[in-house]
Amino acid sequence: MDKKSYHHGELRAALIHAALDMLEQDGPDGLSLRGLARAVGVSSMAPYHHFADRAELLAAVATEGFERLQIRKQDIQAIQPSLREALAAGGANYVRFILDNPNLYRLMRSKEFSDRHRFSALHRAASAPAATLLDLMARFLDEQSLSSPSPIEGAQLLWALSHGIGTLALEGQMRADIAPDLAYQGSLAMIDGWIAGLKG
Amino acid sequence: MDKKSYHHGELRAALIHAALDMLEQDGPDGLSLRGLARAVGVSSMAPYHHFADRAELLAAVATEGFERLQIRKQDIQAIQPSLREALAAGGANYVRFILDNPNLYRLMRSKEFSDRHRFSALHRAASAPAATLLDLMARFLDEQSLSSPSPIEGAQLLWALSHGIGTLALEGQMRADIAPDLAYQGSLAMIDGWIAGLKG
DNA sequence: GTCTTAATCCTTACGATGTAAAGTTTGCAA
DNA sequence: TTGCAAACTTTACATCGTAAGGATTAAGAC
Repeated sequence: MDKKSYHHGELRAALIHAALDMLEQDGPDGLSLRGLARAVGVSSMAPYHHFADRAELLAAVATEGFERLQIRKQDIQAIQPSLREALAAGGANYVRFILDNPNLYRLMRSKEFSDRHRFSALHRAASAPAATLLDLMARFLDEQSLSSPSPIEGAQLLWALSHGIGTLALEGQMRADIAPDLAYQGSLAMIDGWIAGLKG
Repeated sequence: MDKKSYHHGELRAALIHAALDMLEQDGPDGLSLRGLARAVGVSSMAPYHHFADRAELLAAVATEGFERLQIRKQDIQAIQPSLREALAAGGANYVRFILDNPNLYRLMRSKEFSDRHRFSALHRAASAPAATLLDLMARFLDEQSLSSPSPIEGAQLLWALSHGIGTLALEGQMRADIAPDLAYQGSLAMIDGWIAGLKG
């Protein structure tokens, strides 16, 4: 932690931390490698000893984001009384996460990390929340003896709904204060549509 | 159209056109003012006589995108047998538009145009598809005598669902080939959830 | 304790970008 | 014809990502 030493010692972590701060403060365009280095008090080229390039640093930040999301997801889900409500609450929570971390979420879903080989740590972190949702969905469908939708389809639909609400709210296309509730209600409507639809 | 003249004559339109091409070809990061100027055969600073800055040019491109979307929306919607199916078909069509114009859609929804004063033309163009959907939704709710959800809420939910499916498909989180159908099925599920839910 | 080595960090340099400032060319109106 | 405004160019600067090579230091071997 002594700031005077030639070797920073915690540069990698410090950069990720500074990036998280700078991301939500100045937006994604305000985030530059040079700016980060400046903020941490290190030369422009120092970050390159910990990250091959800008994308790799951003991927590390995004990975951190997925880990935070997963923690929140698990915390919330455990409390719900029923699987139906757990699914809807998961959606609302997802929207809340998006609204709490606008630029981080945008980064997490950025297309520039699509290379699964290069950013394997990111993709591993990203798959955890997806797997949690898929599991919950499968248990719900089983409980309700529904043969349609498939677990994957159902999970994708609920996910897409919350993702859509969250990102639209982020862009000011939707009132942010009611967005989580909208996700809750919308999820319930879709779930009830599945329950009702198949009876006939 | 004579390329040698000092005055291009159609620079503004030519830039927007070139930007649309370059956008889907090289991605949003490959799109630079200088690159555009080069492609059109004009100096780096020429674009600044038609657009105050980069954002203004991009806003014009995005506006063009909303106009194209609106045209497609109207074409599709007229054919549907019922309001219920028109809503679902609208969702599938929206997803198809996203998949057909990935980078254009990303641009259209880019946060950098949130200033409603500066980009009023954009916001006007963007509100047309939204109004069309809202109208359809209101007619449907009226037809079904549903007091909940409200037209706005219902429209936002269907919109968010398709937006979510489309953007997730864009990012490779979802199979693009079945995404439009997923939007169709998901929309129907939600709609049926509204119809069924309120009866009880 | 000294030497070696590898990790960490710095300096310098290049090409690309957005855009500010000021000059040049051209079409059009008086 | 003259004059002016619009369209376009040239030049210049700050900032960015990053390539190449040099300086500093921590850690282990002897």
